[in-house]
Amino acid sequence: MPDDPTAVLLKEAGHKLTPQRMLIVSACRKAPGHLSAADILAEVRRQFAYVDGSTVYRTLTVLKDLRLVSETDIGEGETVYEWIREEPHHHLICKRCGSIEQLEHRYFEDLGSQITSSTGFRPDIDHFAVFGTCNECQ
Amino acid sequence: MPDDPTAVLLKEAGHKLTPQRMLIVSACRKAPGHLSAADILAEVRRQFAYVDGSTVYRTLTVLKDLRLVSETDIGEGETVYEWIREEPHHHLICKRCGSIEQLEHRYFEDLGSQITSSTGFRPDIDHFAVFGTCNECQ
DNA sequence: GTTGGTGCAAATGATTTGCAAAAGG
DNA sequence: CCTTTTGCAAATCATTTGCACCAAC
Repeated sequence: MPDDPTAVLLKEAGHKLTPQRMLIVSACRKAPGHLSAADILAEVRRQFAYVDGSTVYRTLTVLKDLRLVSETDIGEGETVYEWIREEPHHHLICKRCGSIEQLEHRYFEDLGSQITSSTGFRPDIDHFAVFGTCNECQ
Repeated sequence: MPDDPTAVLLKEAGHKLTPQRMLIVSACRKAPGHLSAADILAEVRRQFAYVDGSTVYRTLTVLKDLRLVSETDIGEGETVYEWIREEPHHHLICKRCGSIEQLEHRYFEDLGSQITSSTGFRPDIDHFAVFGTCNECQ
């Protein structure tokens, strides 16, 4: 990885490029959707069995600060992480069957600007978890 | 409390009216906003010192099922409960200073129907926690 | 009497932290 | 070298659970 933009960002922020860190980055990056900390750990360990869970959490903190990954609480004590790509999107989580579908950003576009213009609050309309009941479960 | 509508609801659902339960109900009811489980426990204990935390959690589960209280995760491991009143409302939580302001329901009104009509998913647009940065902290 | 509810103590489970050793720059 | 990062083990902390006893109804 000669000039991986993620590696550059980490370096610029004064972080070191350790193998553990790069494995965690690549686990997040290659996943199509969310991963829990445990998922990430399992994936990383497939390559390198001695990585510790605390390292995953510490690295996720760094990546969140750099806005490279998002963190979402999807209920049931599940916190979930996702590599941030071009288009933000949101999640519809069925409380009955647990299924998760994605929702395009456009539904939330107006909301953010309306809130800011009338309250001054600047919301992170980035990665919402919306609970409810899916089509099949109704 | 001769015919407290809450007591009636509990009975109809096949629950018993214990003093602990009624104290928990009234703690939630009298609070102007959210309470954590610990807040509720503290308030209840001011009247009756031997109530256990597990009773609070068990009762909150019952009240949630009856849709008498809402449960919101406001981050940092804080889960917060609130008596459901007439008008639903939402919360703007500042990630910097931790302040919480309320947001009227109208901002979310369209969102729910738009999501349902295009995806079939029926969201609980009831009690949202919106993170971001408040006016002062920007 | 039954059934559900309670307190207590112990278990859980995700996340965090202290510390000494190891490694990146 | 100097500082950050790591692994390990132990600590947190909110929430849950098993169980014997009590209390509503």
